[in-house]
Amino acid sequence: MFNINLQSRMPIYEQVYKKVIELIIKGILVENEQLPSVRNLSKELNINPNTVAKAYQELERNKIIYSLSGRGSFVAKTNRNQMKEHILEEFDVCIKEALQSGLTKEELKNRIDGVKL
Amino acid sequence: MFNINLQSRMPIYEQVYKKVIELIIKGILVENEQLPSVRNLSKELNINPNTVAKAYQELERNKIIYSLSGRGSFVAKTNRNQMKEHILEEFDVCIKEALQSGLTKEELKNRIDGVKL
Amino acid sequence: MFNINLQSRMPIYEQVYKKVIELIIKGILVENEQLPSVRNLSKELNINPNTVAKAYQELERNKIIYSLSGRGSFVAKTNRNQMKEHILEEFDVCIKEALQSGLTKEELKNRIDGVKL
Amino acid sequence: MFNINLQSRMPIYEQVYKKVIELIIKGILVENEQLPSVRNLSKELNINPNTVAKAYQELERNKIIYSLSGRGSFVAKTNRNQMKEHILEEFDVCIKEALQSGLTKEELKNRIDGVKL
DNA sequence: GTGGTCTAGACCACG
DNA sequence: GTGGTCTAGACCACG
Repeated sequence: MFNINLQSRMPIYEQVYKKVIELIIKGILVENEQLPSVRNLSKELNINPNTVAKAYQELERNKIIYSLSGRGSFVAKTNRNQMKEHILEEFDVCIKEALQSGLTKEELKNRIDGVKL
Repeated sequence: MFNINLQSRMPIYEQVYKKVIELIIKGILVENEQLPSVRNLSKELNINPNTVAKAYQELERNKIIYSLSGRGSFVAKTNRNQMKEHILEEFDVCIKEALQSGLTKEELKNRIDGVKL
Repeated sequence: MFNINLQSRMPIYEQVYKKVIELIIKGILVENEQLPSVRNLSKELNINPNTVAKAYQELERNKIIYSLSGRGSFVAKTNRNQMKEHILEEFDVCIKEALQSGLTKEELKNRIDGVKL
Repeated sequence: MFNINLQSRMPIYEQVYKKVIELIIKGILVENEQLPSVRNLSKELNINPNTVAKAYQELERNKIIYSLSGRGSFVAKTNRNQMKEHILEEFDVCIKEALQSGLTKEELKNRIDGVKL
C-alpha cells in the first residue's frame, strides 16, 4: 500500500508524507482512521522508525493527521478540497518553471494528455 | 539577466543551468554566441566560480554548449525542439506526481489556464 | 464539568489534576466532598482508568485530596491560599521564560489586561 | 552564550530554538548574521549535531533564520515586534490557564512584580 | 504499545 | 566546511 522507492532522489520521509496525502485524497484513509504505528510501518517498509516518525511529525504539523499521546496517529478532519489545493499549489511551481523556460500553456496541456502513469 | 535566488531550495548550479536553456529557448542566446566566462558570471552573480563551472560542465555534457579550450564557452548548434523536449520531460515528473496524488488530467489542465507568471 | 482535551499536548492525567484544583479554587468542590470514583470518571471522560488513578494519586500525594480505602476519594481540608500559591508557582515559570526571552515586566502586565477568557 | 540546561524537562532542541529567538530579541544576533554552524554549536554545547540541526530546521521553518546551501545559517529579516508577539502569544496560554484555575488578573499582575530572574 | 527525544555516526549534495 | 538525510538503537512519558 505504501510503495516506497529507496532509489528515488526524493527523501524517504517525503515519500511517506506524500503517500499518506495520496491515500487520503483517494479516500483510502478516512477521517479519524488510525494510521499504522511508526514501528509497524517502518518494519513493513524496511526503513528506520525515525524516518517514518519524521513524516508523521510533518503531517501533524500541517494538521493532516493528529496524534493522541500513547494511542497513535489518526487522520485529521480531512478537507479533501484543501488537500487538492495543496497538491495543485505544488504543481503551480512546475507550471511556472516550464513557462519561464519559454514553453506555452498549450504545449503543457498537450503534454498532460500524453502522459501515462 | 541571470536572476539567481540564493535562498531557493534549487541548487544554484541547477538554476544557472536552467537559465542558460531558458535564454536559448527564448532566442536571447543564439547559436555560436559566447557565454559569459565562468569568472565573470560568478563575479556578477556573487557565487562560487566552481558553481558556474559545474553548470557549464553539465550543459556541455548535454551538448547544449561547447567549449574551446582557452577561448570560452559557446552555444551549440541549437535544436530548440530538443531543448523543449528536455523541459517537457522535467514537466512530466510533475504531472506524474500530481496524478499519483489522486488528481485528474482535467484538473491539471484547468490549473494551467489559471496560472499567471 | 471536566472538559478534557485528548488532542492537547498536556498529558491527560495532568488535565484531570488541574481540573480538580480548579473546581476546588472555584468552590465547586468543597471540603470533604466525595470525588467521582476512578471508574465513573474514566467512563464519563472516555479515558483509561489508570489515567484518572494517576491524577488522583498525584492529588493525594500533594494533600489536596485524601482517600478512604474502599470508600473513595474526598477533598482534603482545603487551604485555598495554599492552592493559589501552587498555581502561582506554575505561573512563575511562564513569567521567567518570557522575561528570559527579553520581554519586560511592563509588557507582560499589559498583556494580561488584554486577555479575554 | 547559549546556556543549555540538560536537566530541564524542556527538550534540548527547544531550548536552542528559544535561545536563538532570545538572542535576536535582545539584539545580540542581528539580521543576516551567521549563526554558529551545527557542528560547532553541538561541540560547544556538548550535544548531538542532530539536536542542533532540529532546532535550526524549526527556526528556518518559521522564517526566523534562513540557510544558504553549503554556506551556513543566517538570521532572517528580523521583525522584532513580530517575535515579541510570538513570545507573548505563548504567554497568553499561561495567563488563560491561571485565570481558568480561578485566579484574578490583579493577582497575576502582582505576581509578576515579585519575580526575580 | 504509542509517539517524542536524543545520541553516535554515516553518507550525501553543494559550494 | 555546510546543512540534509538516514540508520541503529536507547530511554522516556503516557496510557
